[in-house]
Amino acid sequence: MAKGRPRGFDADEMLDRVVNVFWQHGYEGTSMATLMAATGLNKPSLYAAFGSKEALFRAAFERYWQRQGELTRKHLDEPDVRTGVERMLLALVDIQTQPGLPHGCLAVHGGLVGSAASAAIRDELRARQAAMQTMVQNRLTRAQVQGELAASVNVADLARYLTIVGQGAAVQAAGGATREELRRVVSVAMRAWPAVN
Amino acid sequence: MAKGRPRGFDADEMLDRVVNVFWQHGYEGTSMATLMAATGLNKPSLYAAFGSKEALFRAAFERYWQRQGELTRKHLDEPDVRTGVERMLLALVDIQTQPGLPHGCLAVHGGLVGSAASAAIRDELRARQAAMQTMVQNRLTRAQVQGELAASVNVADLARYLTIVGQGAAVQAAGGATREELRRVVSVAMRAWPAVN
DNA sequence: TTGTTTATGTACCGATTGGTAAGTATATGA
DNA sequence: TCATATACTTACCAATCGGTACATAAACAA
Repeated sequence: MAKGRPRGFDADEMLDRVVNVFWQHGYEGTSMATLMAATGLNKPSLYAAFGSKEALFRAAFERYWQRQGELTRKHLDEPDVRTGVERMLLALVDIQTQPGLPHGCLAVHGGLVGSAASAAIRDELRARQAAMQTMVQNRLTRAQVQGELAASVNVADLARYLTIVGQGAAVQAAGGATREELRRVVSVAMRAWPAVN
Repeated sequence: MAKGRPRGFDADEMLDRVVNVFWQHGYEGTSMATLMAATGLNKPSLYAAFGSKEALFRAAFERYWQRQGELTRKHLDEPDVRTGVERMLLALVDIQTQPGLPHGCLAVHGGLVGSAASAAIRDELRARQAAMQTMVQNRLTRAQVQGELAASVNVADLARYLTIVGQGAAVQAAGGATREELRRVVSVAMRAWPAVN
């Protein structure tokens, strides 16, 4: 057993609450006071458990990103590329419009602007989004090699387009668009899928 | 002539610099100290000329939004709807990737997240984006009445889709995507345009 | 020149920011 | 029981936040 007084809270459970606060207000829009209120913990407890506000954000984002990844990346394994991509976009929309949770995407929210002090956070979030886009592009390349996509298709452009649809949907979700509205938009967006031949 | 000591700066010129700072860092990511550095003015001068940080942002955004509107809205008057919409998206991409200016869209940057104190600003920015989307939708409806769009087309969905492409492009531009990359994405996105019949 | 009016520069305000020192409480191991 | 190690509570830190009081500078009208 561990020596010393045991902590009176579950770190992962608190991290979940922290995720939601950062998700809703962004990194710089969230103060330690807000995090204290959301977790019910005192500042020294948060610092002892996570290190700093930035480390706390990174831990929370890691948790968020892995969970979101589980719900989206799996669709890229779908045998039919087009079906897989469409399902991935629909899963993304569902994540961005979950009832009882903040709407939009934590990575998009935090990756756009902020003071110079938080530039490292923004770089990290942008890099994660870029990695996701690369994963999509790799899937498209594989499909092209296997003849499911015409050789004339620019997979980089198509991957960027699909990413843009997901990111734009996050903006709309944060602005109040509903799950149904965004799901219909996904079906509109899929009309841009290149012809088979 | 006006009584009293004349001010030693041009308010509109300073507002242009202020626009760029808010554009790059967002509303809450910008401090009065940053604005002082960017304008070369002291705090009392800024407050005397514009009232408050929030009023200064609103004045700057108004200037930004009108300028952007002039470059985009005109394309909706194009006789051919599809051509007009595509040109509008291309103009949007150009604005979001101007050399020497911040990349992305000020309205998108500020409309996503922030502390509770700046909720009014976010509501305003979201309302402006929604108004833009409504303008597009109205143009589509007009085209549908005139037979340029099939009656089966859901103009609300199509307008939301086009808005999402523009907003997603803003996210990508802020993340470092180039003008050429985004212009190619626009041409991909336009493939989702509904068939004529 | 002398008021009057407006702008500027300095120096400050209370509130909030992220972060911590120090004392106390609660567990284990001897 | 007692020492040790960890967690929690309170109170505080310097720095920065948006905003302003006050004195001085520079223009006009008289």
